[in-house]
Amino acid sequence: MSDRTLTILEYALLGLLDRRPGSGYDVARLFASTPMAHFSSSPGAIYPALLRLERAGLIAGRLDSPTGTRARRVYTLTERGRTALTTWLRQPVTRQELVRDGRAPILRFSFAEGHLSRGELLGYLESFRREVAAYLEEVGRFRAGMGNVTPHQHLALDHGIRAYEGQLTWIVDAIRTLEQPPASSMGSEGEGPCR
Amino acid sequence: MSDRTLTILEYALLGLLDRRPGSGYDVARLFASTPMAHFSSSPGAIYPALLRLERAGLIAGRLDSPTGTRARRVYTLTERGRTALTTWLRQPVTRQELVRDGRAPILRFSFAEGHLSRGELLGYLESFRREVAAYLEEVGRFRAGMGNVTPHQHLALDHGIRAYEGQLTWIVDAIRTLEQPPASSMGSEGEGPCR
DNA sequence: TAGATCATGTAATTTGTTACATGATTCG
DNA sequence: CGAATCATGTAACAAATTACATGATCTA
Repeated sequence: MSDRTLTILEYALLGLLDRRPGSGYDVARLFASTPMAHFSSSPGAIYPALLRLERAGLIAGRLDSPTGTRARRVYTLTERGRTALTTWLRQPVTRQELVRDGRAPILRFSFAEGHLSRGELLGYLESFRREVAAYLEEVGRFRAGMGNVTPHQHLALDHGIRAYEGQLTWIVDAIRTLEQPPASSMGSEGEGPCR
Repeated sequence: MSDRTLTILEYALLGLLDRRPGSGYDVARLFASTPMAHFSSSPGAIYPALLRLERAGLIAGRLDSPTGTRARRVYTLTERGRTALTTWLRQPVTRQELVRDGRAPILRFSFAEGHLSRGELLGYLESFRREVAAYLEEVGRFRAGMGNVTPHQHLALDHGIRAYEGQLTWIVDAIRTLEQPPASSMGSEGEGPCR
């Protein structure tokens, strides 16, 4: 029950545990040692979030004690958890999530493999591209309409513009990469002009 | 008293009110209508933060009621507030703030005008450049050391790399812009090869 | 005068942070 | 044996979100 929307951390946990079941400690190590470092690896954030997801019926923990080592609580997605994840993955990028804590769009992309078809993924990237382009246009208008403003302030604003332009070129590249036929699978993967 | 470090929102308020005194409503409008939109414009965030700053003695509110219009509480920085702001502005960029909520470095830059000398500002940008470059190198090593990983996962990682590369080119540009002598002020400003 | 906008706040709830606590197991 | 690492948690606190409440002033 209870269809409250999950936090970005909870979605991150869902996506990670979907790819590979693991313990809170596993996740903490991942957050501490990979480019997912913008998530806190502190136990005070992770364990309560795992408990919330378990109480919500989205993940299930089972005690795993390979003789000798200390017991770990390993979490796996439930059917409802997988549903919640794919439902989230299908949401197009919105202005709101682009501007307020822009991590969600790329987090969704990175978990999409295996859940979205190539068509869906391209549609998703298109929604991403559209939102970034629209926002850039708006900021461009803002910049043009700024009254008497110092070069310093222009420079500061340019930082944001550059950041979004960078996103845009990545998106366009990603679309191009995904649009080429996937070098027709089976057997010798890793070949082909895949970027 | 109480030297707890301020939140990023509180620093944003400090920087904004330093540039131009104003009310909570003014700030809310600014957050809602400019590229500072990653800050929440909700009254439940802004008014409590202003109260905290006032209780900490960093800003002072006075009732401003220009006959006719409704009274507004206009805040100005106190001496201690200015000190707190400039102290913060002088902090070099750290890995921690770059990775966890990367807004602080550029926020500091955008408030630095009038508080830091050109030399200090260049030093600050240099610390920014150094941190971004170091982090990029680390992510690059991570990317190179990833085992069997799908093209999709490479693509996702590239998003972050692009974002930091974008920051880096902005920083280098900004340094170059600031390094040229400031077209020697007085009188006809707005001229000169300033970018 | 009715509705929009100006303007300030509060209350309930949720979330995250920091710091602490605890105990098992491995390694030097 | 002692230190480091594995592993899971809790408690106190601070902060943000959403939603609500309130009233003044302006405009159609």
